[in-house]
Amino acid sequence: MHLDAAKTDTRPLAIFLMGPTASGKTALALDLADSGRFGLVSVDSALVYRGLDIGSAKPDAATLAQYPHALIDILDPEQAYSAAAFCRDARAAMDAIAARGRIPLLVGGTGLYFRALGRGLSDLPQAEPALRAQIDAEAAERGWVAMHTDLRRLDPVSGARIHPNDPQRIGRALEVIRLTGQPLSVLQGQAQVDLPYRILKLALLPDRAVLHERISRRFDQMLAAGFLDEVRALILRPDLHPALPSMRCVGYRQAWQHLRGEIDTETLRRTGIEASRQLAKRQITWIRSEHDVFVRDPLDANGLDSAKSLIEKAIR
RNA sequence: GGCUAGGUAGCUCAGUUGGUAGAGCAGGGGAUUGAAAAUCCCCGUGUCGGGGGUUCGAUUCCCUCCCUGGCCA
Repeated sequence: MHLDAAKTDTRPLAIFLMGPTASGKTALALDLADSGRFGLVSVDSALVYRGLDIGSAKPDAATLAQYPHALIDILDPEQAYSAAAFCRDARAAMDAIAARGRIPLLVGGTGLYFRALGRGLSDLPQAEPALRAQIDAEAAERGWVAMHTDLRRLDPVSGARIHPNDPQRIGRALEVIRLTGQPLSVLQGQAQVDLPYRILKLALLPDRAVLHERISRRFDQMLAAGFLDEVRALILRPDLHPALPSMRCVGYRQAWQHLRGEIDTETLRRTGIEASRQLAKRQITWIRSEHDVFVRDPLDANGLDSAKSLIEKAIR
C-alpha cells in the first residue's frame, strides 16, 4: 500500500497478529489487552473446539474470563469449522468490537483464515458431507488419480493447478462442480470483497532454533499437565473418531494413536514434537506470503516492546 | 580374553560382482478459496569408523587397530 493512501485511509484499524505455534502470540495479546483499547478475536482452527484445551495450548479458563476472546470454544469437537464460517464469525466479532469503540485485535496461527478474512472468499457452495462421502467412496474404488483425470476433463484449469496426489483438493473441486454445474476455477475467478477495516498485518517470527526448543519444552509441559487424560475423555465419546478435523489436530492425532496402543510413549513424544515443528514451518510460510511487518525476537522484552510500538504507530 | 554380527546422510537402513552411493524418517523451501493444527509439491557430497596393503582405481577385496551389540569364558 502506498504511504499517502495509508494516511488517507479513514477506515477503522484492525490488527492481524499472527505467529507460529509457541511464538508468544498470546502473551503479547494479553499484554496489549490490558490497555482496554482492544477486543480480542482468536484466529485458530483448533481453539474453536470445546474440550481441546491442554493440547491446543488454549489460554486457561481464568485467563479467558479475564480476557474474553471471540471464537474460542464455539464448537463441539464432533463438528467441522471452515474458513467461510470463520470469516462470517470474525466479521461479526470485529464489528461488535468496533461498535464499542475498540480496536479488533485478531490473534492466531491459522494462515488461511487470515487470508480469507483479508481478501474475501469466492462465492462457493459449502461442504456437503453426503456428497463428500460419495466422492470418497468413488475414489476408494477407482483411485484418486482417476478422479483427477475426471477433474482435468471437467475443469482443466483446476486440474492443472491441483496435484494428482492431493485428494482433499481434488475432492473439493469435484464437489463444487457437482453442486453447481460449474468449474471451480470459474467460480473462484469472481470478485472478492475488501474488509471495511484498515489492517496492520504484524507477525511474530522467532529464531527457528529457539522456537524448536520452546515447542519441545511445551509439549512436555502439556503431557505433565494431563494432556493424555484430556484425549482419553475424547476417545471415550462414541461420536468422535480420528478422521474428524478436531481429532486431526497436532498432538491429538498422536495421542489418539498412543492411547490405542499403536505407538509407545517415547514415539508419542517424538512425533508430537515433530508435528508441532512442521506446523510452525507451514505457519511461517503463510506469514512470509501474507504479512508485512515482522518482529523477530518476540520471546524477549525487546521484541514485545517493538511489537507494541509498531502497534502504537499504526493507531496514530 | 575367544567366537560372532555390525560400524554408510542428523536417525533407521539399503547398496556398490572394485569405477567415490540412495531410500524412509528428520530437517529446509514452497503451495494453500467452506477439512487448513488439514492436504500436497520440491530439495540428498556424505573423511561409506581410523590406518596400512593389493590395484590404473578401494566405501567394496586383504591385514590391522578402534568402537557397538550378541553368544561363550
